[in-house]
Amino acid sequence: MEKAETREVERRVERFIETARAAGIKITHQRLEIFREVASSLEHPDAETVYRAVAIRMPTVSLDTVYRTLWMLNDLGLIRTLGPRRESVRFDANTTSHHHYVCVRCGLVRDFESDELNTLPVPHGVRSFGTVVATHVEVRGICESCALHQSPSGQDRVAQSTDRE
Amino acid sequence: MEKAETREVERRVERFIETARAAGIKITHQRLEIFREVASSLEHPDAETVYRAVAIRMPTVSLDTVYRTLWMLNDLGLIRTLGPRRESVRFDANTTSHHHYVCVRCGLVRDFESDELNTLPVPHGVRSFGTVVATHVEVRGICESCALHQSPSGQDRVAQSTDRE
DNA sequence: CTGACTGCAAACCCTTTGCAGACCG
DNA sequence: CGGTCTGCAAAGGGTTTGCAGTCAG
Repeated sequence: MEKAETREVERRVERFIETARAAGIKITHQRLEIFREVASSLEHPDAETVYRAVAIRMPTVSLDTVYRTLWMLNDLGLIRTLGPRRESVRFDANTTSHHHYVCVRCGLVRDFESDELNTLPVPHGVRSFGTVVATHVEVRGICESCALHQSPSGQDRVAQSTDRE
Repeated sequence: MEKAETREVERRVERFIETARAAGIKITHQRLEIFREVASSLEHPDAETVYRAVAIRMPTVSLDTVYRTLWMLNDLGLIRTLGPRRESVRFDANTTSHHHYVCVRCGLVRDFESDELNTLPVPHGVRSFGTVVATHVEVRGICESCALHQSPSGQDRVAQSTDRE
């Protein structure tokens, strides 16, 4: 379980406190611990993982508080999600190598091909993580349909998604 | 609801029949309809969507058959999943623009930065989908840890993931 | 003090599974 | 015909929500 730099973590906690205060949100013991946990992890943990870690120092926290806090932090823009918020598994009959255009508003996904993007120059540092088998590009934007029905700029909790192949 | 070219759909159905036959899997009415539905959609539908579409022509299919069939098709390599197989939502305190290295074996995700990758040349055709706000690269491979514990090459249903930001 | 927050438990949604009858080959 | 496959219904895992007591400010 590797950790982010202490200095960076402190910077983030500071930012959390300011942001929460500005938004009129109470800085509770639980929220502080939960945020610190996510902020100091490199693992992109899920709620359960955060819960287990926080529960060591705070045996009374509940999993649902962790969920509520994480989504609150997300809404404040202090953390992000990896993978679409709540979505079912989607299937694709195109089994050739391709990339995706994703609408961040409605979640529409369209395929496109690009030999250029199939062979991207991967930064040196990445090699330290492991072998490189393939690269996949996700282009994000607002699709035509959404641009027309110009949504009243609701915050898109839709946020982001992880997309192997 | 746009559709894939008829010719391409037929080609895929043909391939399904051959592959299934070769694998000793029965070609039932349900399976044919379910595969045809996924093969002719550009929407990357989820199980529920496939189910609703198929149910029109085949009112007795059940949702669980759709699930079973979709995973079977996935195991045969005839379709793929978009997004990690079944995973909980994961959170990330790094809110700056960055990319991901993903281990296709264990699901480990690591961040990395690259100005180069932040501004990729997006193919012309993509513009027809909508505006382009950002590009995100996901590099896939086998992480060091997995390479050591060299898994007995179990088929990774883990397959793929969609990875916004 | 007082409204925002928390813990609990029950509800929800998507997905999977056990079982007995139905059907492909 | 026999083993596979299907439909049903119920279970499962992750996540959310209603409620009453608790705590930050």
